[in-house]
Amino acid sequence: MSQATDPQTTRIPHQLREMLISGEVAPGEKLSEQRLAQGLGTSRNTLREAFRTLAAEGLLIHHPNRGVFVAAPDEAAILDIYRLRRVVQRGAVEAALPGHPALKDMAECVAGAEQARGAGDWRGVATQNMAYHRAMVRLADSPRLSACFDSTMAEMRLAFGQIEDSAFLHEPYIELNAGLLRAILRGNHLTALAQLDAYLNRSEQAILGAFARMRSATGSR
Amino acid sequence: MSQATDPQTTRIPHQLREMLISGEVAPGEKLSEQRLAQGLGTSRNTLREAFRTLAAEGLLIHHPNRGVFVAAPDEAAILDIYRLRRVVQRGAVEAALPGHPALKDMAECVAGAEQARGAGDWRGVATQNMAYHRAMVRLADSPRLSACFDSTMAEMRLAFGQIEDSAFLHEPYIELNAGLLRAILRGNHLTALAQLDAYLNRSEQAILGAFARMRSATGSR
DNA sequence: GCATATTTGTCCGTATGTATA
DNA sequence: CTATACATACGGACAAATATG
Repeated sequence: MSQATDPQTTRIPHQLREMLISGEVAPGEKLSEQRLAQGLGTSRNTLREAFRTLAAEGLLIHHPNRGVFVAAPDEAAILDIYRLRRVVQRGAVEAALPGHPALKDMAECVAGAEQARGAGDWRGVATQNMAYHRAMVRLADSPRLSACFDSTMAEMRLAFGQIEDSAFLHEPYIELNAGLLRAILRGNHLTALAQLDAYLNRSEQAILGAFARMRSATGSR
Repeated sequence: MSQATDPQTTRIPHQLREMLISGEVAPGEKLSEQRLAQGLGTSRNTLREAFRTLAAEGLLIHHPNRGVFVAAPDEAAILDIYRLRRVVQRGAVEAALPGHPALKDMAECVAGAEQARGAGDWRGVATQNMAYHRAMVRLADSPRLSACFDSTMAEMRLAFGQIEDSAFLHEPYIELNAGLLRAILRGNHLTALAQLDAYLNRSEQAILGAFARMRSATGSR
């Protein structure tokens, strides 16, 4: 039963968020109030409230008098997101304390990613990778910092939604993540920070490259 | 008419935000939909949309079926906010580049704070102090990081709203801020980081102390 | 514990303004 | 430029939940 009695006021935003991060609606797509409200079985007013929540999280863009659109992060957004990641994740690694529960979560994500790789499930690898880094930020023990990072990573998903999730985009990071975790567990912060930097640089470069290829293929704009 | 064409969709949240950070409504206070909508000259539906925006920013707390309340940060929130500040502001200082426009903004805030002190305007000192630190984060050149930090600082204002703004709570930081800025301008990152740490520790301690005194005076809860 | 009053949650109808074909 | 579609904004209505006595 869990939250079957949950008011739509909280259920609809949640449902919408799932649609966004699962890629059920495409980045850049316009969301019609009338149609979506009908599809979700709710009223336009309730849906508009949900729109405001998601817009404040950066997942939707609100153009006054024109409607709301699914956010479509561009190259500038990617650069910005990685600037934020460098600051936040570096801080998390430096704050890491032995025995922190998030370390176990990270280990499980590494295992989960390896298993998904074995099954050829690259989408699953990407999901585990996201979860790994969110767990890393939890090392800082700050709900607000985690909330900020989580919504940033949700935006990253929208970026991935615009490029095809091929293997090369995720495969190399499984081992990098594992090595980074080992360094943290050993308490070797210097090595961990170096590995984190290497990860962020490679990951950023790979995404920007995929973007550039996409642009040249489908045309600018 | 300036912004008479501004839709309420953007005007009402803005107006509400001003009411919150100016202390026009007290932290913890319940906001009645009916009364507030009438007071703002808008409808309940439009106001509810604004509530969602502010709630996503952390300034309002939404209790389903009970209403929305002005956020009232407690000691745990203060600890969390300072954990976030240590991570974010440290990252900003490390990213600081010579000639960055935010450095000029910081200098203006220091001057403004000194002027406000001369006028005995401690509220003004607090405002300049907030602006100084927000400018510092802009050194990182990340709109998303700045947005995260800005909403965190808005929450800080609500915390200040619960304790009296006496001089000792702001006066010592004018000189600390000035010294920190000088260290950054000299490019002496090590000193700057040490000064930042000193500032954050003293500031956190002062606020927690004020909270403890308030609790013992008015009783817990 | 119960009955009542208040408030939130949810939806509809509609009038108006804005953008786009 | 006209026309159409859609977002904006409002007020009213009722159900559901909560607070009050």
